[in-house]
Amino acid sequence: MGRITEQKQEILGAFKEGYAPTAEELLTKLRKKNPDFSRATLYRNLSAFCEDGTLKKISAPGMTDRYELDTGCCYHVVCEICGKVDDLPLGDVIPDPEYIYDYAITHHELMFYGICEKCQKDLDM
Amino acid sequence: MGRITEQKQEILGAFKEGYAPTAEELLTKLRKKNPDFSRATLYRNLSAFCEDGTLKKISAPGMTDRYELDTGCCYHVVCEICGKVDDLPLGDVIPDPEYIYDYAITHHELMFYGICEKCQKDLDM
DNA sequence: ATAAATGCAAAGCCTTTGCTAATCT
DNA sequence: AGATTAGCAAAGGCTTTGCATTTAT
Repeated sequence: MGRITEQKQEILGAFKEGYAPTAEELLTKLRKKNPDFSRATLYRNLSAFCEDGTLKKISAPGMTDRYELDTGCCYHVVCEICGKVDDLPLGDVIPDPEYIYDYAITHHELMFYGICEKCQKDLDM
Repeated sequence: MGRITEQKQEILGAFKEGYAPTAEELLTKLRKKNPDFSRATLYRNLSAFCEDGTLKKISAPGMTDRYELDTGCCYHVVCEICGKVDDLPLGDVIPDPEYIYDYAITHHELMFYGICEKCQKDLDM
């Protein structure tokens, strides 16, 4: 995936601890070491890492997007107040739970991603 | 939920046909009848309708938020190219499908929403 | 050497907010 | 009349882009 730069290494390094951060949270962290760390560089690399499968972007209504190392896990719990996100191993996925870990669960959403018929046709042309 | 205005009725009316639209798609449609329909009014009412459970906001990485009448359904298929969204009745939910309706499925995500332990404690104070 | 990545600042997209005028009860 | 809602325009949050400079290979 292109050249290995100090910035890329620092970005990935910032994921080793802690919860799925927002871009701004990452930037704050990265600028403690390197005050000139560019916001553009961060966003460009986050996008690239998401494209190559290193990171995964997590979106939910009303919250800023968050990023996590892509472990392949597609089950998550998110706090609607602070935005904290935890991965959820398959074995922990039960329908209509009241609690997961320490989260008081309010609702859930299952989303399938794909390509609709019309867009499939458009791609073939 | 407050007064019934023409604008609110027009907004809900715009949902009777078609797929979960973005705010901008709705505005275009609403302005065909009423060219002065205000963007602010649209957004304020969309938020209010989401709060009172009339509408549901759908978010996914890389796409503008979309809105649909809240049928209580929490399973969806979304086209990663054009953003088209379909509800998915419970009976149609199968693990790792190749196709759903006419969508070629690429992946899926299950998200539980709740309140984490720390935020629960903060609320109690 | 040269292609790629960075930093900076400006632009962009989507959404919210402040304020005045209009509207419902 | 009084409170709510609409419209307008400006501001805001988050992300992307253009361009000159630096850096990895």
